[in-house]
Amino acid sequence: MQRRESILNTALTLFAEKGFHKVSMSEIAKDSEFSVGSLYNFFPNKEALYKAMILEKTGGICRQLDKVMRYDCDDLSKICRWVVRKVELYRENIGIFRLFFSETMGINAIVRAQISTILKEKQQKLREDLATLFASAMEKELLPPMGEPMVLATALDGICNALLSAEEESGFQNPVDAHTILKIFFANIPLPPEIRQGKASSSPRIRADRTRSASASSLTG
Amino acid sequence: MQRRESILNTALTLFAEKGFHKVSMSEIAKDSEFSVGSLYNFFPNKEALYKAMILEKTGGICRQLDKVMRYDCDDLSKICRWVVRKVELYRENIGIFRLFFSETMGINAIVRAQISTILKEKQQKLREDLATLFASAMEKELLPPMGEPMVLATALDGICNALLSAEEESGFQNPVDAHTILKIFFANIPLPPEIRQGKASSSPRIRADRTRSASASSLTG
Amino acid sequence: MQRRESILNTALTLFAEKGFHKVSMSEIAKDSEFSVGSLYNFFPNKEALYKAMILEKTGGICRQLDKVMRYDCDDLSKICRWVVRKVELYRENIGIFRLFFSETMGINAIVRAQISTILKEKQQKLREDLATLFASAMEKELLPPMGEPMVLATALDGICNALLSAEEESGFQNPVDAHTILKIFFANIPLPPEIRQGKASSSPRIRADRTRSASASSLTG
Amino acid sequence: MQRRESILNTALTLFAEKGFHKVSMSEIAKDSEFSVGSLYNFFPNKEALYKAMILEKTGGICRQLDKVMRYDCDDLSKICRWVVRKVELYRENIGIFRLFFSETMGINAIVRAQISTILKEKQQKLREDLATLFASAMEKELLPPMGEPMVLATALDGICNALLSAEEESGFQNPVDAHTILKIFFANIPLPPEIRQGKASSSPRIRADRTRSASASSLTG
DNA sequence: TATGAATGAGCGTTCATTCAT
DNA sequence: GATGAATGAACGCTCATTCAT
Repeated sequence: MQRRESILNTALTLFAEKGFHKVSMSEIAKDSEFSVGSLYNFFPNKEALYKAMILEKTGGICRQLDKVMRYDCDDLSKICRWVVRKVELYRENIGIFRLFFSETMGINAIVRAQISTILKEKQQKLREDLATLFASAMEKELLPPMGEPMVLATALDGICNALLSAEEESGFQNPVDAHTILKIFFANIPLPPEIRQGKASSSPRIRADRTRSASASSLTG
Repeated sequence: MQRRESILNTALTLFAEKGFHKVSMSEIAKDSEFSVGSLYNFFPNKEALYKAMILEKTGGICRQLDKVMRYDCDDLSKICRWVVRKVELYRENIGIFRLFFSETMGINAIVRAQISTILKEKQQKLREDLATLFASAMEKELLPPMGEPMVLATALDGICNALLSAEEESGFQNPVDAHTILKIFFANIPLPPEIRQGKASSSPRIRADRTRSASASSLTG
Repeated sequence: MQRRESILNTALTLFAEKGFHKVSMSEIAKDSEFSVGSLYNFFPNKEALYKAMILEKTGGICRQLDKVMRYDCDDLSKICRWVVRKVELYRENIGIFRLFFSETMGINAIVRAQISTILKEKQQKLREDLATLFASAMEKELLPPMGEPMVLATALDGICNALLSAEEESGFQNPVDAHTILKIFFANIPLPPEIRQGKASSSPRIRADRTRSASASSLTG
Repeated sequence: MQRRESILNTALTLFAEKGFHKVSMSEIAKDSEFSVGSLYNFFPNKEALYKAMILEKTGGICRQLDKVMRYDCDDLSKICRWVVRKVELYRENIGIFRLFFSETMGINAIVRAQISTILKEKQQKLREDLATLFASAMEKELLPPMGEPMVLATALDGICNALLSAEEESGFQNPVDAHTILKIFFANIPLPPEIRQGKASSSPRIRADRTRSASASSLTG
């Protein structure tokens, strides 16, 4: 339903701007051009609306990141592309990322709905996938033995989040990009050439890809 | 005043558990075994109470981390000790760290109060200090040129935060320790021996120390 | 809106009985058979409700008294009719008069609201209009030179207020009427015949009237 | 007890400035340089304090006005001196007069204490005394038959109150004095010479007085 | 006796939720 | 369905009153 989607978009904007408790249902109603009553036809209560919004919006992002796992390239490249994609997604979805951070890193803002738990599980799954890439890359000796895969995945994701969310306040000389992140994380480990040259985009550019299907490279959804 | 301190501790527990808006003054009063009125003898309003609590608690932590800057050792060692100390402080202050995260990473939970801004400035200052260590260490060639110092500081701090806050859910094989973090961050860059050997503590090694023994580093915390 | 009017009437009764600070919003809600929330749909806060009530109620009274100024009769008659009308209005609006007195004669019951100031200005205007009648009547020699017009107006209004508000407790032999007031105020100054004969009503005697009859003055009040 | 008197004076100042509900016990305590507890040693509660203050202060004023009744002069002179004295007392006690007005003319600001009733009785008594002067003066033909004595007394008192309390806002050309009031009230009735010449003071200046006793003329208490 | 910190009932106000239209 | 006025529980906060010291 488009109506539902429209409400969730309005809600995202407002919640990201002010936080759950400082946004009233009538405010969401007004901004989404529905009546208060209509909101309650779509969602049984305010927390359900918030939950639906945050789960659906983060769901989209997770699915995007998940696609990287199925790229047709080696595991180290996938790790790099994962970072590239994460940076892209952050830039396109700052609002939802801020909500995501406040739910996964901070306190449970909303007691009755266990949103934080669900979001932490999503994050956990994302990182587990990334960890399997690390495990596999180390096994295939694309990477030296760097440590426990889940720890590596968490650390890499943590660098991304820290650099991206600090960007605004910290006065970095250049905007944060995937290359910067990967150079720091992998120190003097040689990266795949397309990453090293700073030409990285999140979409795979592998010969086979082109011949196989055009749809596999369209990831902007 | 001990009464005041007692209120702040109760408030910390409650706020860390539920967040600002889900804790009522009468709840704080009940848990701290004061009356509502007494709370208002110590703090002019709820936000002031929250602000006092979060600023005093984070102030203590910042001061602890700040001490590392004045240790009598080389800059790379200071960076390592900084991480060691941060891990220790996190373990001793999980509640306040969670509040800190929700204020610095998420949306402003409290619109009127400038708490988030103040906390972001604190974090910024902490990271700037760490960045000066990176700058100095790279200049003295204790570290190879790794990138922009503030970016490095943010990344290292981000790894700490990510690993520490994920620890609970992520099922790491071992608890997160400074050594793990540093090994990941510095990859195959050689670290100071006491760090490399996993004997690291956050305590300073002062000059007199050298004459005594390297291993008997006084652990004054 | 009738609902609004109904709230204001309830509020008038309660405020006139107990004063601003001794009436709670929930009391007004209960007596007016609305919920507390509904009160806040009509008025942004308690003071706004009080202000709306007192300004609208006194506004009606002032407008009534103001009409006398435009009657088609000589200035001395207007002064007399003004008193007649004031007595009538007092009897119909004792509650609002009591609130009016407590705001204009006493201390400001409500510090934040500028209600007292507004009411004092209303009273001032009313008396200034009456003063112009005195000035004009003395100039036209309908009245001997009795003194400063504004002083006379204030004195006459003061007699009205004192006699009317004391009536209940003072055990006067007869209820206070305009004739009594005017006889005292104007002592042995001859008054217009319809006043002197105690047939006075507040209604204007318009030109057409004269051709019909002096006694059959149309009582449109 | 001087302590008690000091508290009442502070209370008068504060209550006259802000009204009963906007003055807190701790404010009275601070301004009177007592502790809150001490206030409760003198008065069982806030209303009792207010009641004691207003009754004692108005009591003093009433006693002053009452003395005029026993002056050694004719009844018309007494009426005139009464007005003279009232004007003097108003000027010396504006604060208490404002409270007096708000209690006698307006709504009962304080529900539990029946202060208004008591004050109205005081006012009633004052006016009854004045009424006896009118009755007597008319009987002795010092005054023409002007009307019911209590009505006359109320009217004269009402003129005093209205002119005095309006003085501040109304921009009269001259400050209100007894002579102005009496000239208005008695219109072209001849007044005693010392009043007519504007030399009036509240103290009696009658030959017999001087010879009888000095104390009868000292009314400044 | 004097103190003033502590108390907690009660207020003004908000806003998620309902339901008559 | 769609609406938005109406509801009332629950909050932050005040301050008259108490009582341990």
